[in-house]
Amino acid sequence: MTDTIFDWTARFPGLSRLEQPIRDLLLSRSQVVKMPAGTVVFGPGKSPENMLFLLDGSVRVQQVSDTGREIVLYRIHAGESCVLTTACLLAYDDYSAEGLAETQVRAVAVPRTVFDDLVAKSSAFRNFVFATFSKRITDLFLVIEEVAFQRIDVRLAQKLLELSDGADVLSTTHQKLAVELGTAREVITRQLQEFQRRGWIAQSRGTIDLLDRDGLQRLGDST
Amino acid sequence: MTDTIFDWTARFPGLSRLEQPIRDLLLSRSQVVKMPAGTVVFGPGKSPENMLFLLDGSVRVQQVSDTGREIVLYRIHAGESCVLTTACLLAYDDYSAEGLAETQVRAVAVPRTVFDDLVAKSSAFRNFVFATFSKRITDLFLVIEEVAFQRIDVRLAQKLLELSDGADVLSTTHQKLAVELGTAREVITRQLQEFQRRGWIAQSRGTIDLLDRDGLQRLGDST
DNA sequence: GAGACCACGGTGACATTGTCACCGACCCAC
DNA sequence: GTGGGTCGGTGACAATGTCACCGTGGTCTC
Repeated sequence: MTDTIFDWTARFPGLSRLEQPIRDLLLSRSQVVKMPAGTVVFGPGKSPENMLFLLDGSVRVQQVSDTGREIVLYRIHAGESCVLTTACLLAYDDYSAEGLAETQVRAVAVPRTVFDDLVAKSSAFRNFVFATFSKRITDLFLVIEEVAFQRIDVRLAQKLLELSDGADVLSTTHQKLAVELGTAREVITRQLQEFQRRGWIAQSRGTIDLLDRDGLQRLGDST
Repeated sequence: MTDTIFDWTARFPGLSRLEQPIRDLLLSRSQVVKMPAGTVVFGPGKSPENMLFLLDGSVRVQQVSDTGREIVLYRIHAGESCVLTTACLLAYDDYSAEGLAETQVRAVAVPRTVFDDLVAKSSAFRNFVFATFSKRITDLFLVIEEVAFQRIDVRLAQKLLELSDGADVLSTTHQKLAVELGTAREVITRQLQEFQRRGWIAQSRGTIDLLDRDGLQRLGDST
């Protein structure tokens, strides 16, 4: 009697249509890995050997400029995969972005040879891969549009709501918010003061209380 | 006796390693198309039916924001392919970017079904596709870094040199340069005046003469 | 506990960039 | 010519980024 392997593919909507033999191949040739928070998943000089499918936790991908400034490009959450970034690194390695585990991360690691094999054999897997790429690219287009054209107060309001994920308290620092938006800490400090003056938030060292989500939402919605 | 089909794959470095049967498939199932300058190759509501490999000319891909502002994301030149953008559109279509033929364009059109077939059958073709994706992504990362962190005068100097492509005269308008950098025309006007004051360029309606490429280069190189 | 850090946030002065309103010069079609 | 559009120039102002500096609160070591 064979062991029953945990079928994690159910957690990835795009993989639900995988043909059974392909699914078996993917399950048998991959393994679950765990990483503590803060792990550098990939970065300059650290090519990933595997493609990751996140089961729990999140990975933050950020760009670090040579002047030391940083900006968050996107995040990979549970149920999503690192296909894009990993594939990039496979093909092209003078890369200035890095991926950081924000929390403890549990993920399925698929070796690149298996990945290549799956792409060759399964039309469903190809669709998944291209859809994933596509999503990331359009996200990057949005980031560019925001950085280039959107006011900083609007972006900050959106980011506070996004990072809070429904909670009323947000544990973060002005500096971290600055990196999220690719701006300077002083700018965040000033904007948060304005939000506080309007009664939308309250601040204390390292935490922000969201008192009026609607107020933030209205600002964030303004084009 | 069969017709000899023009083997355009020689013009694409990444395709040189294609297996012969794959190459034949690609050649026989694709066709050369021509488009006049100004053609909208793809854009909101206009999904491309085919993947393009550019033989001559160039395609400019730009983002148009809902406020009417624009920024050039990247260009596809002769010898490169639209793989990324096209694949994106296949999978995901609420897309705000558009592709514009900047010159007359001659290209090879590969239907998506053929594309999928090639990806399945050829490891060399897969490498080509992922390398192309990879290049675009890292280019986009660079664009984000520049927009977020680089001074406008430095970016403009770089862009002038890039667009001139070695020539000493550049035919463009302040408005077009503004779109290249995602900024406002007035900003370009002021910066060009400063360049002129320094003796680096001379201006007349619709053209810029590059008098001192070294001066521009030095500014463009400053981090 | 005292002292030495160091992360965090606050602040004012200033530089850079973006926005707005308006203007004249040039170009082209009629 | 003349009207309308594109192109570039300009001043005033708003928004954002940069720099220098400061105080507070926490943590670590001794």
